Formats: sequence, structure tokens, C-alpha cells
Amino acid sequence: MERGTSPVIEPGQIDREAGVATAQPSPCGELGWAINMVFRAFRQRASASLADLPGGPRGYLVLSAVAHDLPRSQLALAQQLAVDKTAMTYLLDALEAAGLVERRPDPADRRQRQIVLTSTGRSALAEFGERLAEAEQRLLSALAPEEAYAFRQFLDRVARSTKEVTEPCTVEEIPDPGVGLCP
Amino acid sequence: MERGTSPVIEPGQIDREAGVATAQPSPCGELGWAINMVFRAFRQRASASLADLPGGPRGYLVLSAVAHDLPRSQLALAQQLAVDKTAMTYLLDALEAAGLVERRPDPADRRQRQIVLTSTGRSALAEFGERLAEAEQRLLSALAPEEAYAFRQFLDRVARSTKEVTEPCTVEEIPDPGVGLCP
DNA sequence: TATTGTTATACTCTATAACTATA
DNA sequence: TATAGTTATAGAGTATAACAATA
Repeated sequence: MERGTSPVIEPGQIDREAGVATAQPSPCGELGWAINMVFRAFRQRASASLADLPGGPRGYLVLSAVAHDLPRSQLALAQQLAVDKTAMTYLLDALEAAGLVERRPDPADRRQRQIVLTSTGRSALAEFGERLAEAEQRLLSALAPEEAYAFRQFLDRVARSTKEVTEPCTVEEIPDPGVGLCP
Repeated sequence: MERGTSPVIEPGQIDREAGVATAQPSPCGELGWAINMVFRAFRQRASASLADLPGGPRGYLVLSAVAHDLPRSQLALAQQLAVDKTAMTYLLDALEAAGLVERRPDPADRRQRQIVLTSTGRSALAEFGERLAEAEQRLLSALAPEEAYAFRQFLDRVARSTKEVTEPCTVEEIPDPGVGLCP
């Protein structure tokens, strides 16, 4: 795997008129590449940490959303987490089968179902939250603590801005995310 | 869609012993949620910008990697971009069919194929790069220019750290990514 | 008629294994 | 035997459409 065999072939007609920026180390520097790498790395670590949780990383997000908000309909949850409402059905099936959430009919609108956390679900959320916090810390270990803090804030602002057109997070709550290790 | 109908149902046994952090606005604040949102938003915008490019966003990354590096084998490319070597085959099939890259047999090791950019590929890279830069700018529009710069650097460092175990980006080139809009 | 939730279906991505050709 | 690339296949994730119940 050493670069010894690295051939001497001329770059050919390539890279000649690079102009804009002198040849960089590959796609590093590409925003898309970085987002992709970080996303994949996080998902991999999170999946490992949350292997026992019915819905995996997505199941955790559902639990977290349900825990931190008032009871919400499935559709509201789906929109908030940017998953399809059909996928939300499967997710909730799994979570409910595991006894972590309950579907209650909404007395005001019997089409809707309110999703609430059970006590089992709450303790599961706490336990998996700790594991996840570890994984997050490892993921950001390349950054100094203050940098990691700033990074989280930036990421959060960008994330919110992508959906702010449709619906703000809770209306008045936009300014300072609790950041830190939330749950 | 107004919150008027928002029911008055008691949070029940929920949220009572939140303890750790007073109830936050939903999953906002969750690192996983933010990464997910940003990733999806970027992919969506990038896919729109690169709709005409054979491999889509992944195709662009291949072009970019090939342009900025010496000719590399398919396997090296696949590892660098964190895609499976089998997926790389399909990607290169599409890109080669469109005349954007060429597969040349490596004279030193006839098992390997060197991937080089054609002149068509280079101009395509430039054109799509501009479109992508716009999309990136819109994605980060929630951040001030200096913040966006810092964010890119942080993201890049985290991204590199996730694979640095296997192989550094070009060995000596780690410190300052060209950041900016590279291509 | 419009909306919530469910079900069924298809399509894309990804992951795995088997095969070839070279080394 | 091990590696680079190809092919084929199965799985998860996601998106689409059709349906039932309710508004």
C-alpha cells in the first residue's frame, strides 16, 4: 500500500489550466465531501451506539422529539424530523411494540394520534442518550472544546435555516440552542 | 396549520423529571438531527444543481478528485470518497460513457486502471462547480461570511479526522484546506 | 373535498459475495 | 495466495400512490 509504485505518468493534459486554485489534495476542501464524510461517520457511530434501540438513530430522534415537546401527531413529528409520514408509521410501530411510546387518540381530532413517551421510553432515552453523547464527543474529538461548541452552534443554525421556511422550531425559541449534550 | 387546535392535554407522566436540561425545543440541539438536516438539504440542492451530470453529486466528487490529484486507481478513488468499489464501477461507467473520464490501463500493474479527466470532463467540472458553489452559498446563507468560513474549516477537520486512521489526505497536506469555493 | 394515518409498491443506495485477470 | 476490477444479488431507505377514517 506504499506509494512506491506510484507511477510516473505525466498528468497529461490534466491540471494544466487549473488556475482557480493550485491543485488541492483531492476532494478535501469540497463542502459536499466533508458533509458526506461527517454524516456517514456519525451515522455509523450512532448506529453502533443505538443498535439495541428499535428504530436505530431515527428511533432515537423520535424519542427525543417526543420527550422534549408536547404530544404531537405523527405527521407533525414526521415533518419535524424530515422523514416521510409512511416511514414514521413503521418507526412508531417498532417503538410502540417495544413499549417505548404510546399512540393515543386525539380527543379533539380523532384522525390524529398523539405520541407520548412511556416511562420505559424515558429511561431508554436517558440511557441511549449517554451512549450517544460519547459517540458525539468522539466524532468531534478533532476540535477543541470551544471549537466543538461553535461548530455545534453553526451546524444547528444551518440546519434550522433549511426548514425555517416551513415551520420554525417552536415559534419563539430560535435564538440560543441549549447546544451542549442535550438529553 | 395554526397551533390553535393544539390540545390542552396534560403532558401526563412525561417530562416530569427531565432533570438534565429543561425541556428544549424538540430535537433541535441534537447533533444527529442537525447533521441529518444539513446533509439532506445539501444533497437535495446539489442533486438539483447537478441533475445533468451522469453520477449526480457523487459523480461530481469523482471528477473533482480526479482533477485535483494524480491519476489514481479506482480502488484508491473509492476509498478516498468512501464509496464502495462496486459503486465506483457504476459511477465510472456513467462518467466514461459521457466522455468525462477515461480508464487507462496502468502500465506498471495491468490489474489497475488509471482514471484521468478528459477535456470535456474538465470543462464540465468547471461549469457544474459554479452551480454547486451557488448551492453551497445558499445552504450556508444563515451564517455570516466569517462564520461560514470557520464552519467549513471545522467541518473539514472533523471529516478528515474520521478517515485519518486509514490514510491521510496526501500525507503532508493536512493543515490549511484551501477552503473557499475550491474548484 | 381535504387531512391523518395505513398499506402496498417501486426505486435508489448500499453491502455482500462470486468471478476474472493479473500479480 | 492476494489484489483490482467486474458482475449479480439482496437488503435498507426512501418516495409514490391508493385506501380508510374523520373532518
